[in-house]
Amino acid sequence: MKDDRLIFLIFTAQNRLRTYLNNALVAANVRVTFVQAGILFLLKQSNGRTMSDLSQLIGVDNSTLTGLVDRLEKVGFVARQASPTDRRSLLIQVTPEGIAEGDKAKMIIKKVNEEIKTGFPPEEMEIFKKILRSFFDKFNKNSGSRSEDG
Amino acid sequence: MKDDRLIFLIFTAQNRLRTYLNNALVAANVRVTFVQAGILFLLKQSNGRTMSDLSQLIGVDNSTLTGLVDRLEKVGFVARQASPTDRRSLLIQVTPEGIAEGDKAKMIIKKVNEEIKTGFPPEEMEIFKKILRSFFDKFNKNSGSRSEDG
DNA sequence: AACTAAAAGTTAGCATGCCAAATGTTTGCC
DNA sequence: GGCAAACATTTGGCATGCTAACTTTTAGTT
Repeated sequence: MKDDRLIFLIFTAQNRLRTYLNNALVAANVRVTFVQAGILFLLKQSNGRTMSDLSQLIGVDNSTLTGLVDRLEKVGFVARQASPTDRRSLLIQVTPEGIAEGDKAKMIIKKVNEEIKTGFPPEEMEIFKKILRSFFDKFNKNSGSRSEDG
Repeated sequence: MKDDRLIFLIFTAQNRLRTYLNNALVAANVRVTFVQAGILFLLKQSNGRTMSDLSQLIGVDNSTLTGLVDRLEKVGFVARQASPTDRRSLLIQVTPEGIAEGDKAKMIIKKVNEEIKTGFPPEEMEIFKKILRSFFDKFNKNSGSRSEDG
């Protein structure tokens, strides 16, 4: 009994977390979402990454990244630049405004990260993370029983 | 270091799980998604629930449920029925086809649930669930720093 | 009874996400 | 050099999810 609840638990917990986090960002007058902030962090770390690099690093489909970068570009936080070495690729450049906004977001995100941990000893958080990490092996794109019956 | 990764981990793990699960459902010719299946389960358990009841039970906003029920209704798995006692309310009725599809979905979902647990002792899974459950207190709609600076 | 507040649903607008298909470019092979 | 395969990105279609605004109905107050 109640075994079906595991997936439900994960879904619902993530929903709560996402809503809470994005509301906290809005309340702090941060103009990017959590996912957008992740892109800004990566670009601050190393500017001029390609779309493909970014989508792999944040773990979303290429097509999802297109929309994310569209929105960041529209508000002037990043810019697409043609790659000089590969005409298929675009190099995404973060702007100073983008970096500043990312820094603002980071403060909120750090705080929420701490909130998640409060009340649990480090060993338990390690177990929590370990189980989450196992999802990457168990549920990677090529495992599942995808279209094996035509 | 690496502290920002907790939220990222949760987001990405949930993305993997969701994609894997919905692909598995498609591969098994199940015509509902995981979330839709949740509605069918609840209605099988107790038919004729209201929209508000359902949205609270699956933990989504009322407006999200509207779309979910729209899609289930379009394929004939549920039907909206006027409430005899409250003209604001709708009673959602699951059809025999809806129940059958929910049962098909349940098999797949159960399997994926088991996959999540494989490799971890029950004590660790309990910790995992405990931490996820803490999100409901920590990140409930009315906590957060939502619009406190208007 | 009249007014107000609260509740049930829906709609519109936005942001993720995925997949499949399309376009353009590069690479590998002969 | 030419052709097929692979790669990078975008587009379109669909499904969640939320907030805010709106309609209708009910409940609570005076």
